[in-house]
Amino acid sequence: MQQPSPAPRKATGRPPRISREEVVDTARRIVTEEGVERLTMRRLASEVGSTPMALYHHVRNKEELLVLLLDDHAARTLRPTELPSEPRERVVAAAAAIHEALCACPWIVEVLTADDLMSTHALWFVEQLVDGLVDCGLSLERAVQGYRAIWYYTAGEIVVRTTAARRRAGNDRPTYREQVFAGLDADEYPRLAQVADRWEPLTAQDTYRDGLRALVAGLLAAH
Amino acid sequence: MQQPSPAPRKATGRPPRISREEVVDTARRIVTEEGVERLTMRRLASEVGSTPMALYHHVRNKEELLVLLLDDHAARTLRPTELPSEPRERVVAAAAAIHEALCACPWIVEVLTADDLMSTHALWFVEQLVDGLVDCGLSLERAVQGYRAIWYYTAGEIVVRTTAARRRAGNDRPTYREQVFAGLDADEYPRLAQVADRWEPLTAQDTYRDGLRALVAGLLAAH
DNA sequence: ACCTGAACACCGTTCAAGT
DNA sequence: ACCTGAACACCGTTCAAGT
Repeated sequence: MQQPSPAPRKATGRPPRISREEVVDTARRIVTEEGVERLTMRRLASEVGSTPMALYHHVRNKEELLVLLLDDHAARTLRPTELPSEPRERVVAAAAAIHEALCACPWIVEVLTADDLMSTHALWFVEQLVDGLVDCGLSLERAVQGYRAIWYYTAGEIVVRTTAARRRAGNDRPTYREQVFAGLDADEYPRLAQVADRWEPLTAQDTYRDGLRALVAGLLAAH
Repeated sequence: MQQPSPAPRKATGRPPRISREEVVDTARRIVTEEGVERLTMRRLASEVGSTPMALYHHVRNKEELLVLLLDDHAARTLRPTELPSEPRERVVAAAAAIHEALCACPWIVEVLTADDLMSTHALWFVEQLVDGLVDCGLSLERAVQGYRAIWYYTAGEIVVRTTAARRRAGNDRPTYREQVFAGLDADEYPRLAQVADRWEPLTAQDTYRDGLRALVAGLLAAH
C-alpha cells in the first residue's frame, strides 16, 4: 500500500518531469502552510507546475498521498533515541514520543486512525512500549492490549483536541458547551454547575502525560 | 448552535411543506441504511421530495444537520437509568453507557470530537461520572481531568475501531499493518515478531472495558 | 513512460425570483 | 414564510490521445 517506491525507471519512454518525492514535498508545504483542507489534487498539480492527472502517475490516489505524507513526517521526527531503562518509564516515554510526533502534524487526524499502525517509522517505539510492559510483568497478550489502550488514549487526545481547535478557529460564536454550561441547572447537575466557570481553563491544560501515567499505572496494577 | 428550534411559526406566509423533524428523520434513515458518506444535501433533498435549497430553510448548513442527527440519537439512547451506587462502579458504568451509545452510531465520528460535549442528553452521564470520581476521593479539579482522560480513551477507541472497519470494508487487499508484520525483522523487533501472528485475533477482541477499568484504577490510585 | 485536455459525475452554498 | 431554478466555485478520477 505504501512505499513500494515507483517502478524502477526504465531507459525507454519519456523522461519524467516530476517525481513522487517532489509531489510529496509540495503536498507537505501546502499542508503545513495552509492546512489539509487546502490540499486538493488540482491545487497540488498547479503548485508543481503540472496537471491533475500527471499526479496519478506518481501516487495511486489522494489517500495514498496522505499516507505518504504521514510516513514522511514520521521518518523526520520518530528517530530511535535514548529511552529510560526503567521499564515503566520507558513505556511512558515511548508513548509520549509517538504523541509528540503526532501533535506536530494535527492535519493527519484523518489518516492517523486508519489502522493501528501509522508508519513503519513508529515501529521501534511500539516495540519499546510492548517490551516495557512485558518487563513490568505483563504477559505478551496483556502487553499488546495495554499498547492498544494507550494508543486509543493517545489518538483520542489528539483527535479531540485538534478537532476542537479547528472548530474554534475563525468561529467566535460561543461553543455549544459554553452555551449549555452557562444555563446549567445546579439542582440536576450539581458537580458540573460547581465547576462550570473553571471548565475552560481546566480543560485548556495539557494533561496528556498525567492521564498516560494513570493509565499505565492501572494497566500494571492488576499484575 | 443547536436545538433553538425553528422560529415560532407565524400565521402569515406560505405554509411549510417539510419540517426540520422530517429533514432529520430522513437524514437518519439515509445514514443508517447507507452510511454518512452518502448523506448529501442534494440526496437528502430528493429523498424528502424537495430541492437542496429548501433544506437551508430548516437547518443552517450541513454541519448543523449532523449535530442535530447526533443529538437525536443521544435523545433516543442516553436516557438516565439505574447506575451502581458504589462510586467507582458508577464511573465505569457511566463511561460505558456513553461508549455504547456512540458505538451504535459510528457514522458520527466526524462530529463526535467537535467539542468535549456531544449532546445535552449525555450531560446526566457526565455528571454521574464526575460525581463518582469525587466520591472516590478526587478533588473536583482532578475529577474533571479524570473525566477528560476517560473521554479521550473512549473517543479514541471508537474513532480507531470504526475508521479501521470502514477502511477494511470493500477492500480485501491486506492492511498495511499486515504487510509490515509479515516481513518483520525478529532481531530488531523481537516482541512484535513474537506476537505477529496473534495480533489479528488479539486486537479483534473488545477490550474497551478492561482498558477503562485500568484507567479508572490508575486515576484513583494516586489519591 | 510520462504527460495533457476534456469530460464525467459529483459536491455545498449563494442569489434572485416566484407563490 | 417558504420554496424553486439556475448558477458559482469547486471536487476526485477516468478515458483517449499525444510525445
